[in-house]
Amino acid sequence: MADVAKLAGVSGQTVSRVVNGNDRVTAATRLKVEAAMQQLGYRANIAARALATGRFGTIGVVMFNLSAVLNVRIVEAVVTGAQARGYSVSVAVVDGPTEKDVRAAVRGLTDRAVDGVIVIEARVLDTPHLRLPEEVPLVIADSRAAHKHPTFGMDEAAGARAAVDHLLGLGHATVHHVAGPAGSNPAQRRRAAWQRQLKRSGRAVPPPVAGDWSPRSGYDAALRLLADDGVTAVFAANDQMAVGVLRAAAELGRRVPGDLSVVGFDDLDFAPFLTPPLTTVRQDLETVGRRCVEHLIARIEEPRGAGVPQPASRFVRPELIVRASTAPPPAGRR
Amino acid sequence: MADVAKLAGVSGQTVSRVVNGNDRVTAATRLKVEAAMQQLGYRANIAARALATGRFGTIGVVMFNLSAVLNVRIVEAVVTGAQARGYSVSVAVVDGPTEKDVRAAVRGLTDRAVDGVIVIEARVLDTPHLRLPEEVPLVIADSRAAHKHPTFGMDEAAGARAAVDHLLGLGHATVHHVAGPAGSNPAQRRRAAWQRQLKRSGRAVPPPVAGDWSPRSGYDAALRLLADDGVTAVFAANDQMAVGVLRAAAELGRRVPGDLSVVGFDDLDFAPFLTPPLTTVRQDLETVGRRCVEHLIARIEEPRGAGVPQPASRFVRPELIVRASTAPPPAGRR
DNA sequence: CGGATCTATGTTTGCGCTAACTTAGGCGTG
DNA sequence: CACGCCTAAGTTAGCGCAAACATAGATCCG
Repeated sequence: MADVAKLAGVSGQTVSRVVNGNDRVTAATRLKVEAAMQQLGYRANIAARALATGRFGTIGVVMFNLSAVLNVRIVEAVVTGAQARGYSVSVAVVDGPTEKDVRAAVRGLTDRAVDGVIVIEARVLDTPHLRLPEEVPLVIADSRAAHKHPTFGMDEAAGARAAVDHLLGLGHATVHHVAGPAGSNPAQRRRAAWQRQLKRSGRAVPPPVAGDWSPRSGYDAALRLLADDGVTAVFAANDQMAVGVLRAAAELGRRVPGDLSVVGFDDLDFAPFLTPPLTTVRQDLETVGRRCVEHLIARIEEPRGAGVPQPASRFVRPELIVRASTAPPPAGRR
Repeated sequence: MADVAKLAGVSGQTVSRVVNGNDRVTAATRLKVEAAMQQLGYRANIAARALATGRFGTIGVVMFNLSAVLNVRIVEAVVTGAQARGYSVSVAVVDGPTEKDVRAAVRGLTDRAVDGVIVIEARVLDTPHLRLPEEVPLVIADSRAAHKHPTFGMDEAAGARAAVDHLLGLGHATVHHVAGPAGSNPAQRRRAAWQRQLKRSGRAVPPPVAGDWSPRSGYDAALRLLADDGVTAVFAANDQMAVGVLRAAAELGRRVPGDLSVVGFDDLDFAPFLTPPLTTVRQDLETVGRRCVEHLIARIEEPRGAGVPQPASRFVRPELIVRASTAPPPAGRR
């Protein structure tokens, strides 16, 4: 920077002003400085700036497991949004599902230099009400509001209700559920909503079978479920497990949707092209991610919290996409 | 840090030594300092450290599109590996496929404070031989070696050859190809290897139909392809498009594998549970990611390049997984 | 047992930048 | 025309840490 200043015949402070844009600098000086920067290939040292300002221009994302499609889509939206606002994104993956692990990850990130943190809380923690360091603004991407921190997510209960209502509306006596893993928040919520909706409709609540999100687990679960001839409708907690359910049905000679209706969750891109095309609940994770960053950056840049508009809604409504995998139950059943 | 030093009754430098581990400090002083740090809740300011040392403890990942399954798996391996070595990871997503865009992203990242960069080069660039800033070590995750920079990837040609050989071995006269988008490197390579292998085997090379990796595009491509009754074997450039192919076959009343054999690429987790289970080429992206980080970190910590062992192999061999979607052609055809 | 050698610690300095203050000149107003 | 006020620039002083050098005491050896 000193070199640039000398070459341009100005003080270092003026260079700094030019670099940071909007200060009061004459057009003429600005041009001189810019020419000098160009000529010398000057690039600001961000560590020095961070040291002087205490800001880093980076936001951190904490998550369990990057490869869950769900999470990635949020992360991608976060990265895109952050980049658009001039922030970079640091990603941390947490091992265990304890609050301690999450807290450590957040600390690691703040130690590391971030101005704010987004936690994608996909796992059920040992402590139900996550309490995290508050050195920097923090936003949680999750599907419930029971946090101390601002939270954005999907209204997964609404999605599960829509799935159940759709199947009951077709005339099925009840709906069986292939649940996600017990340790997963979305899984818990989808399961709870399924159960509540059945009860509310006065139907029997069959015991759910839990999988682990993988197609294989959906397959295994369905083999058990379909041992009972009376099962006519299955709601799988995600599309991947639904694939397994379809496969099991095929192997057992149950025709979908003739003998069995199947509903998934997520609307992954292959859902319309399965055999048969899958009725499922579409999730708009991009919006969730976008809202998280926007809110976070607003908080970062307006630390008092004033001027940070409350978003219209913290929970995005999913949408039921009806395809060929659902139909009325076979004649003779209800 | 000064406070810690005062409380522990030592100099700041000694605190620094304790924080950075391995220097020569008496066990007694170390304990005193650690107690003081604990008591004061001291946490090093990473910006100051970076300013003093010129190192950041961060590596950057540049990619087109985070949501491609392929890339995510690499990124996840990179993040995990980096974390294990005490580095954090900054992610940048590039818009366009020009070398300029990539270079800008790398610059942005290095401006931003990274000690090294991994570029996941999934797109075909305008300039075939990527030339990037060399301010920091840089590793490319790609499937060819034609770079100025160290490169790790899959031997995708071997995968495509295996797919073709498998189908020809079953007795198919030739193999049709649903290719990935022209702008994609892996797509190009899979297509080229498919074509070469057919030629080498003295078979006709039917014109490939290009998709865009999505199940929908595979479906569309297959509809066109299967208009010709003579098509008995299709090699799709990824599993998602293979899903679309299976769907199209079902709609057209072609039985798989009775009338038509289908091979995919990637072995995504749903592949064994499609109807029928999909023969495909398994990719070990985790190993690719791991090798990238390991090599990069070695370079970062040993800048002279000495002592950085050349990896056993820069290209991981994929594996053909044979499942029920492939069989000999219907009787009467070849 | 004295000098060389080592070890644990302290001191000084500067990494590159920006916040906060200061200065110098230009302008308008009464 | 004198005064204050505004604007564009310069000056000063750290931000918190680690590298490099300095020092004092301990250890070793012939």
